[in-house]
Amino acid sequence: MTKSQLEKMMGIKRRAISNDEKMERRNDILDAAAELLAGDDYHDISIARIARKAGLAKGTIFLYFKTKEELFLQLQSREYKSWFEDVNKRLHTLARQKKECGTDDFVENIMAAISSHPLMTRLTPILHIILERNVDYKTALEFKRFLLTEIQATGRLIERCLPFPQKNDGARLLLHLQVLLIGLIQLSRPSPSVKQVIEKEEMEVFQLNFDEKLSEMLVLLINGIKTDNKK
Amino acid sequence: MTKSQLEKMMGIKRRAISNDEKMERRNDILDAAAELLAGDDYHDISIARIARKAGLAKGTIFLYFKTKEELFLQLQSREYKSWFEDVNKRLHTLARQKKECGTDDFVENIMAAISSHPLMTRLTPILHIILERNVDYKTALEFKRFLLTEIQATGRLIERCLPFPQKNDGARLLLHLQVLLIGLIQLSRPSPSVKQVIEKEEMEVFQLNFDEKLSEMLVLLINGIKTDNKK
Amino acid sequence: MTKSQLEKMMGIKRRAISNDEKMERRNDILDAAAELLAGDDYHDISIARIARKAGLAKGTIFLYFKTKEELFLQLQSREYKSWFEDVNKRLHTLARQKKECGTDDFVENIMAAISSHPLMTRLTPILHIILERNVDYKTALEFKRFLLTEIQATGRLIERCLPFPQKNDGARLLLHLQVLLIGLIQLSRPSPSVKQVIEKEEMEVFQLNFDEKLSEMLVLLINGIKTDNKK
Amino acid sequence: MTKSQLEKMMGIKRRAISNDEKMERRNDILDAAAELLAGDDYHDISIARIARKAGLAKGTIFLYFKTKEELFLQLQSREYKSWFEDVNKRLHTLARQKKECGTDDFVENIMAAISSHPLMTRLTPILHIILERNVDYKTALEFKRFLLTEIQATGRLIERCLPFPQKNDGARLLLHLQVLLIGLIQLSRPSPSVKQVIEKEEMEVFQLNFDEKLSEMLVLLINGIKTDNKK
DNA sequence: AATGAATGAGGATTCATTCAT
DNA sequence: TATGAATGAATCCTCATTCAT
Repeated sequence: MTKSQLEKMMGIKRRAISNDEKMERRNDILDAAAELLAGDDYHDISIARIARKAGLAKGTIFLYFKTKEELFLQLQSREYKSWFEDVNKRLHTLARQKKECGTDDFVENIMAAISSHPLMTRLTPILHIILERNVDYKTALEFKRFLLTEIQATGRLIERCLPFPQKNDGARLLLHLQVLLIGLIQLSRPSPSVKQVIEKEEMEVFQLNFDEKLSEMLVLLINGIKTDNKK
Repeated sequence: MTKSQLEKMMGIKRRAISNDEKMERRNDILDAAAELLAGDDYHDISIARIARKAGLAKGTIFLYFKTKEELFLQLQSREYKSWFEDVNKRLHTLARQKKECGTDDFVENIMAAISSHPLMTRLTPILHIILERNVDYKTALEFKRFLLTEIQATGRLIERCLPFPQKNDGARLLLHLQVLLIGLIQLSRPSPSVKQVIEKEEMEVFQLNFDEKLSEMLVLLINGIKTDNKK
Repeated sequence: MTKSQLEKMMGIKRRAISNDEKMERRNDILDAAAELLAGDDYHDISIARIARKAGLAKGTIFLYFKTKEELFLQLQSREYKSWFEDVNKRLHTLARQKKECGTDDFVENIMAAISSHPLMTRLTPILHIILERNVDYKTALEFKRFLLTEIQATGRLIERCLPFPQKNDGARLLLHLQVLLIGLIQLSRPSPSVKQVIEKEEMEVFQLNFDEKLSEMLVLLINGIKTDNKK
Repeated sequence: MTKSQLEKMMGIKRRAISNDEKMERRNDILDAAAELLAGDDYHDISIARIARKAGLAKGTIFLYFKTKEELFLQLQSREYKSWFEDVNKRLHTLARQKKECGTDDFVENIMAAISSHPLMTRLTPILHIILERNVDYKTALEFKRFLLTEIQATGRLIERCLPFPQKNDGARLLLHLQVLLIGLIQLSRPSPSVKQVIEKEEMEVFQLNFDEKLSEMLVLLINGIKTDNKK
């Protein structure tokens, strides 16, 4: 239960005057959306539900986010930020341990970071297809700039960790990771009726375990990049 | 222009009595949907438009497809069938030329098959997230069975062509391809506002060319699989 | 209570298949709107209320009228048609009685026609300012064409009745009438708070009786036109 | 640019303490509304825009005007005041020149006064239908009292100018003028789609030139009143 | 088999107004 | 007096789907 929900229950109602308070409220809204997203699909979450959960009026939501899509894009942004921090921390730790880390170590850590950010898994498959569609230039610019910075910073850390001889191979790997994420999440989260189908024995091929498959493909790609560059 | 469109124009109206006639009408509908999909996004195509284009009444569409999603799933199915045929033909040709084909040859042919099936590019990113969501068990079963057969058959052809020592590496590669397709199509088709953003110089990283990137990643994966297996 | 309301109550539900049935349903909807308009202002009447009163679903309304404004424009159109018929009948009667009718006779009949069409009084003041605003070219064209025909026909009848020497003075008078209607209806239907104010003795000037004032001004205009033309 | 806009730009912010300062601020707000009204329709002007243009906060507007409608009613009031002053000045001038002015002279001067008060043209058609609707008793009373005074004063001037034998014929003419204004402004400002329609040749009847038509009808009414009274 | 009339759930968004600060 | 954060009512219209004919 969030702070504002408690406040709501206790009949307290405060105005977010200072910038800090506003950021707090903004985060309350994102928290409410995140909670709902854990249980429901994007399409089943209305602004009304988010407002109710956040203890605010519907209109108030639109003071903080211009559109529903922008709201979820900002949620994605927040989640990305946390994920990149997590990854960076892990890469630093790895770097401290040995000069050059093994592919397996690296992949394992990436996987762990993903596992501790389940929201990413919910948002990534709709990021390009939905969220980025109803968002204005300014918001899109800000989002992409943020992503760019993170990708470059983390990319460099990766390059320090993995023996990628070419410049930008770190950022390149992160893009590849994004591709894999989008595709694999979709394939590994079948709809109920499809799920029932692929649970049949002969359909084993389609029973795709997200973690396993992502690890596998990541390893392949990393090895591929190494091989590729050694040519 | 389809047969039923012509009929419509000529004021002829026929009932599809025999099974052949029904399949023909079914295909007319899929043709209409395909034509519309070439120009518009899935969400901008209403059943009403499809019906109009096919020269039929709205209700008639639902005699052939239980839901809008099923309609497009069947379109995807038809497109897949054609694509697999294309790929198989190409792999046979490759196999006839040399005993073992090079990775580049293989990738080039896959890319060519994809290029000549633009509908796949439109449907694949929504397949799991939309189409498979509103479809009943029977339809899902049929679709997945069909896919299974194709994947296995083509998978075996791939194994004959590429030096994959392990069983099912062919099917495995096809699944990987699906993952790449979903992710890459989304990344390479930005919304207008995002497009404007990533056209800036510093955003070059996000300017992702679908063909290039798919080839690149496919090569990496294939090399990866080879390396992986040689262990 | 309309036919469809009765049907609704009796659990009967019929589809409007033939054109006649469709026109009937269309009229049912207009009837419902008319009934509501008798008691409430345009802005207080939602499509939902009209649908409820007509015993139909909200969506059904939009099968018959593209927008709320178009619906009320068509209601205005129907009311105009009836009004013009009424006026024409009266002018014919007048013409049969004497060769040339007096201004008073004429005005009296116009007033009577207006009195028996209270809906006109409700719709005319919002016709140009609201109804014609959210209506497409085709609808606007049809409406204006209809009006043109009526105005010309009735205009000619007026010219036969009143000693207007110049051509088109009949149609001219009808336009003047429209101007007076719009202005006078507004002035004679004050809002509650204004009403309270102008009921004070010294505010007598503002207590404007619609019928009296319209007659008065019409007479002035007719006399004016006569004088004007005799110059 | 108003004073408070300048202040805003210069980062100055002052409280309106004295009554004069308050009136000044009130006028700044009306100025802002007037500026916006020159370009946009009433419905497209939000309180937020007025506040922004006036360099004030939204809430501040409501310190000076209880409702949006009252704000525009007060604007109308201010505009009326200026218009009546203008008319009075003109009538005095006319009276000085000759003992009795001709109808044409009179009408010409009225028209000139209207032309130099374009805001009146924007506000008059919504005065009764919108502005007076959401205004309390006190405001309505004050507004009507003001109008009464002006109408009576100017009415008397008119009677001195035009040969109207009956008492109050001046005020009567002013009321008539109001009627004509409301009706004619609406008829002469068609919506875009209607405009397109009536630009067709056969629709000439509907192409109503405001100035011409108002002059014409005013002349008719004045002549009518003269004739009427001479009876 | 074909039609197309009828359904009705579904949902974001605006904006005048209030009121805590 | 001034602010601007918060409110929440208010509502049109779309469109997949059903079903009477």
